[in-house]
Amino acid sequence: MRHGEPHTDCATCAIRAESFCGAIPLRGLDSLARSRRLMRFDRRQTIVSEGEPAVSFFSIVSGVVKLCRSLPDGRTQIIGFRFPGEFFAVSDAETHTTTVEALTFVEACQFSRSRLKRLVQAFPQIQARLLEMSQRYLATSEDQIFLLGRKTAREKVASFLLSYSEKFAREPVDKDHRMSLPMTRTEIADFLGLTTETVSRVLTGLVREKVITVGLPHSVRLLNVDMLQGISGN
Amino acid sequence: MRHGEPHTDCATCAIRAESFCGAIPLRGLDSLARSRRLMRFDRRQTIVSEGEPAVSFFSIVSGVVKLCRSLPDGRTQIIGFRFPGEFFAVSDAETHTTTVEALTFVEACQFSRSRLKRLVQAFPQIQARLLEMSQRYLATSEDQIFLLGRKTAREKVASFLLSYSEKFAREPVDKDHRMSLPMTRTEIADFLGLTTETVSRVLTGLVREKVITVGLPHSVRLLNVDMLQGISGN
DNA sequence: CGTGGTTTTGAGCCCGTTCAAGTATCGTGG
DNA sequence: CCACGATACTTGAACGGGCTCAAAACCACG
Repeated sequence: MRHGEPHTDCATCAIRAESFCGAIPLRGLDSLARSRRLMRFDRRQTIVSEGEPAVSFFSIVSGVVKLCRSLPDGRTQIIGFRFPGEFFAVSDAETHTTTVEALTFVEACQFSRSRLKRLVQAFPQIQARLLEMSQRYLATSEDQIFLLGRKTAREKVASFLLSYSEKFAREPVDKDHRMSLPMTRTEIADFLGLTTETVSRVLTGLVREKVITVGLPHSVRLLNVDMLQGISGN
Repeated sequence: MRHGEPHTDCATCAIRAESFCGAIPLRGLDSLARSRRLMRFDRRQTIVSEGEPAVSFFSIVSGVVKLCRSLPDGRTQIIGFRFPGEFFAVSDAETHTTTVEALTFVEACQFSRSRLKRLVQAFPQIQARLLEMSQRYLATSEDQIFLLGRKTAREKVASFLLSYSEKFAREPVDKDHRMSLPMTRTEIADFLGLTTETVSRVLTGLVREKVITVGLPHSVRLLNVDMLQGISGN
């Protein structure tokens, strides 16, 4: 999952265009590079914890993270995932409202609140970009709310596979809809409001119906996207 | 539900402070007033429809609206509510992703995309405010995702009553936690991912346990907030 | 005082959960 | 490279929370 060598230079950063910092003009790249701190996290590592004082903002360079919330009794819900170019922990609330954990090896640029604020003052175009990206996250959350409130287990799993494959449609060798999911069955379940067992049963059902195939660790291939679309209920 | 006479003047607008336009300095109020169009909607009236071209942005002056999404087979999910001072339909997507309907008589300022854009250019502070409000909506959506994915019917209803009562804690005569819900049982169900019958059963259960009382049309009084908090699972 | 919509209540069912056991996979150290 | 233990995944059987379907009660409005 490592995307080449770590980027130490904003000017050559592969995902700058998609990321919030793409709004910064070339002359600002030095200032950007000095504001950020490139952090690395291993799979499973917690990046921020729900309830702890919120002092930083993160923008993902490579890898995938999950945002989640849980109750003392152990019930956990994954609120969403964030992919390269996306950010998390913006809210200017006192404390973080979600726990963020790395699903893969993750490189992320960390900005302290104050440095981010200064950066925004220097390059106000950033704000429009942050707003636009927030709106996109909001739209994604709305989809998820519909899915959680009104879809069946089958529809949930189908929707999940489709939306995940769209995320990776631009990846090199994935035109045959082969993809490797960075999340476990439990994580898929916690994202879809189901149990591991149900996710597993639905997946084997889809395999039996020849809609997908499931390979070794977490590799899934969509054999019949149209059918999956039908099942997903969209 | 009408909050006095309709506001024709931004300078005396009661909710300007909370709303996005509170970020505009006094000298900009004329410009603001000229950009907006004050619209009125009756209960049940559709303000924007999912799928139709998105050309406007709305900021609520008085009343409550629901944002919802539905499937051709009739399944409906209410994504959220918007209250006075809040906005909806910002996303710069081509088409609206949700249908917005008035739950009460609603007064809202309508801005065309282009006029809003010009306003933002003239008063860039607006953007910070829009971003901050979007973050708040995002946090609310996250709560809702947790609720839909992991809470029981009882917990959902209790959470709903509590969060609604907080929205109205500042209202004049509501220190005894009496409130009148502007939504029907069906709307509560569509918000919580339940059926009307289940909502009704849970409510009568809570009445039996003397946690709440339910009055005539949609008036509810919270008798034991602590107990409700316990039931809500937070 | 009827008519239509909303809310409540009841009875039975089903989807997804729970609990339990079995199998595959992975990381680790010998 | 293999043996081992831990973790992840699958499969089965039984349960139950919330749904469906149906009917009654309540209310608002003419």
